[in-house]
Amino acid sequence: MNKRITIKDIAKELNIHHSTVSRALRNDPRVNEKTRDVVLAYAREHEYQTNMNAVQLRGTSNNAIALIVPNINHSFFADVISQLTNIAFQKGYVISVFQSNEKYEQEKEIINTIIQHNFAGVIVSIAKDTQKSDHFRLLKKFGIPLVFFDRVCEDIIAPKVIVNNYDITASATEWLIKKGYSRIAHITGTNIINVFRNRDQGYQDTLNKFNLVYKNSIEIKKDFSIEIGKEVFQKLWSSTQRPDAIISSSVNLTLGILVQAKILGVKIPEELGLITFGNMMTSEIYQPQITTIEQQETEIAQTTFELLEDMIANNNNQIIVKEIKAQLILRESC
Amino acid sequence: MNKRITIKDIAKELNIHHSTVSRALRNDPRVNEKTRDVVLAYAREHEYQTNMNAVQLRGTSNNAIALIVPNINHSFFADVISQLTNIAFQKGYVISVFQSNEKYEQEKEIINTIIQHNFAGVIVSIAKDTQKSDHFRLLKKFGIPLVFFDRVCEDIIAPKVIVNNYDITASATEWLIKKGYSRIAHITGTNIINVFRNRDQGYQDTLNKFNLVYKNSIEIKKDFSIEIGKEVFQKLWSSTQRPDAIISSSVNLTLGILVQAKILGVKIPEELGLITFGNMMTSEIYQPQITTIEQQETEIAQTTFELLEDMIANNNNQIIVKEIKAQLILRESC
DNA sequence: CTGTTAGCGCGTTCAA
DNA sequence: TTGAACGCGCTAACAG
Repeated sequence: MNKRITIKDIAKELNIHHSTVSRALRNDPRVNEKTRDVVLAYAREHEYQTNMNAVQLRGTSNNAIALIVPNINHSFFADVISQLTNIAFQKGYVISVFQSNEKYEQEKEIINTIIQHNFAGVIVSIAKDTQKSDHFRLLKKFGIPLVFFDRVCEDIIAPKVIVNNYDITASATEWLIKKGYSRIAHITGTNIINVFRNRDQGYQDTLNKFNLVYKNSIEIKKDFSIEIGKEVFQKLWSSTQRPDAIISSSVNLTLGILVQAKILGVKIPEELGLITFGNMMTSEIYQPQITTIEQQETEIAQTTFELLEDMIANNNNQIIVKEIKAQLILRESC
Repeated sequence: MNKRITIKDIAKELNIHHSTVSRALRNDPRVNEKTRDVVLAYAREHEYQTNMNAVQLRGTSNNAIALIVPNINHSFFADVISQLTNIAFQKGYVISVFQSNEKYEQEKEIINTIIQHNFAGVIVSIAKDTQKSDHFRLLKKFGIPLVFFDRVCEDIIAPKVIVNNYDITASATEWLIKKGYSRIAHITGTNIINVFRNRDQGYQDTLNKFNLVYKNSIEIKKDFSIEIGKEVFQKLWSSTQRPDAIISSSVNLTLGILVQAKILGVKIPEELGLITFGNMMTSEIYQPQITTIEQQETEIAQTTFELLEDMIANNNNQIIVKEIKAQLILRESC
């Protein structure tokens, strides 16, 4: 392991001043072509690499963006992360991914780290747990641009990219009603999060609009899992509140429902209509094929990044809220 | 947006020297208790945050670790990333995730970024495309600890965490043979990568051991996808080389196989035995339930992190290769 | 076109 | 127990 080579090392070796080296490396026009070539050749030869800590310390620039999500290994977030990472890379940015594990405390610590490392900007989808917003406010205080996507923080003024959860859930509910289902249950996440609250509102308003009396919003506070899906459906089916259709907020819950429905011999779509959020790419394998509400991960990533980039580049601080439309993909399950 | 507060600001305000502030903030014992309390109170009050760029510039320390994977939105990697992020966070490290998109060029650029930002260590699972190792060598030259997991670089001396791909594929093959299958095909990835090469070797050696003549290794060079799985199975089933069993290297391929098999009316396990790598958590829903080879993501993450941590902390440079045992989970598909 | 100087924020001497 | 001075690697302002 050799010691890291610096501009001063190069300067000393070439008998020029290190500021000249600095200029040459950054293609500053005010430097002799020959000198520049010599410097660049030497740098390449000795594998010189800029020390970004020094550059950033001077406050000149920073191309690192932080991304905070509740869970990395959740298909929706994994897709968005993947897309964002590519877009960012292509534009010369680097993305660091952080995982809050749905915990406010972790989110807070992550924010501190981000401030300490002077990231150029932050993209966040908040934890279930997060009800305070002081940590996001801190970010703003330090002048670090902030953009939310999907799960947003309501009481912070910042650009947000959201999904039309209210409308799409209303559409899904309406579709079920028109198909003749009348006892529709909604299995979803905590009402604290905008995403789930809006979905539920869309569901409830539509029931009211069509004067349906059966109303059953089941709020899952734990992590969405196949197990939970099974349990919930078991309870639901054996209760007096048995539904004839379900809208599920997560693929995992849906898989649990499917497993348990199979065990109980429940026929879909005859006895139970089913619509789920999420891409069931494998839907062809299930019988019946499941009707899904699909979110546009690529578009979400693209829009989110553009908003942040705009803030970083132009110091723009408009309070834009962009809505990305999810799509109801009709299949056999209802 | 207020300007960032520094130790000098605190010093000026409190009429003491900034070096005293620095000591107080780090709980250096050689500072008056009262002075320290005043400093800490002021710092908290004004939300002082260390500038890590300055700290790192001095070469003192760095708690940021870089992680490079081919794809973030691939369940195996997503799981490992998630685990690693948690372990790291818990131990006071921060993980930045980078995605090579299976491209050598991107991997190389990422490595440069990592060097420039002076990360404390790097964890890598290499791209399919990567056949050179100069960029990893560069990392070593800069004294940045490096650990590989799963997909490793063969001609670099570094700690590696691998899966027993040879043995487990041999076991799977043997199992199929003992179940009476004799025309076993192997659908897997490019032979360039250790993972797929070893699997194929285990497959081939076992066929030889049992003197089976049918041998059919199908090397998928594109991304594993459901579509590709469908295509491959369609070709395979309609060819003269029709197998009576398949070992698949990826869940996506397997899903494609299942879809196409259903379309063609192929009966599993009667007409076709099937074993796949990957966790099919939803296996209960498929009929029949699929026999899987499951990798221990948690153990892989844990071991990988420990190796890296050891290198960072103790400047340890032993060339350890740890093998994590995958498990064959027998179900109905063979 | 090139060199000099200063300073980003911090921690670590060495001196008092 | 505290202060003064220095330097990490780099860029920018100024001077030549």
